[in-house]
Amino acid sequence: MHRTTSPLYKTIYAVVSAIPSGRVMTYGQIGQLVGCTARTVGFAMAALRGESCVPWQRVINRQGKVSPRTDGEGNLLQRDLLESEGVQFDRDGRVDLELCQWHGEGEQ
DNA sequence: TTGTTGACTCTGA
DNA sequence: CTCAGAGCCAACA
Repeated sequence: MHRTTSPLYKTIYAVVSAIPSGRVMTYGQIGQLVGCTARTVGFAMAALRGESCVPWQRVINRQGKVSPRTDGEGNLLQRDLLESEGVQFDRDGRVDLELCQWHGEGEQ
């Protein structure tokens, strides 16, 4: 945590940390919650670099697929972590948003 | 202060 | 349904 101390970043991390196990959220959804665009959310996730306790693996794109990180193997690790949490992946590595997307604390 | 870059999303074909 | 191009916001140099 060094460049992730911005108030907006902190808000994004708080929302991501609120995602329960076995559920996922999209960049656009989080962006709407914090008041910014999906690009900013993705930027905040990139700033984590695995140095934080934020469950970044539960954040995926609108297509229900993991984004191809600059690291390369990060998306594979993300899929493995989500499968461990009970998230079902499609043959193409896609997640059923209708089944796993989290709508809020009152949804489960 | 301006320009570039990035884990995205939308619209059109 | 999939593929491709343009737009948007925030951080960094």
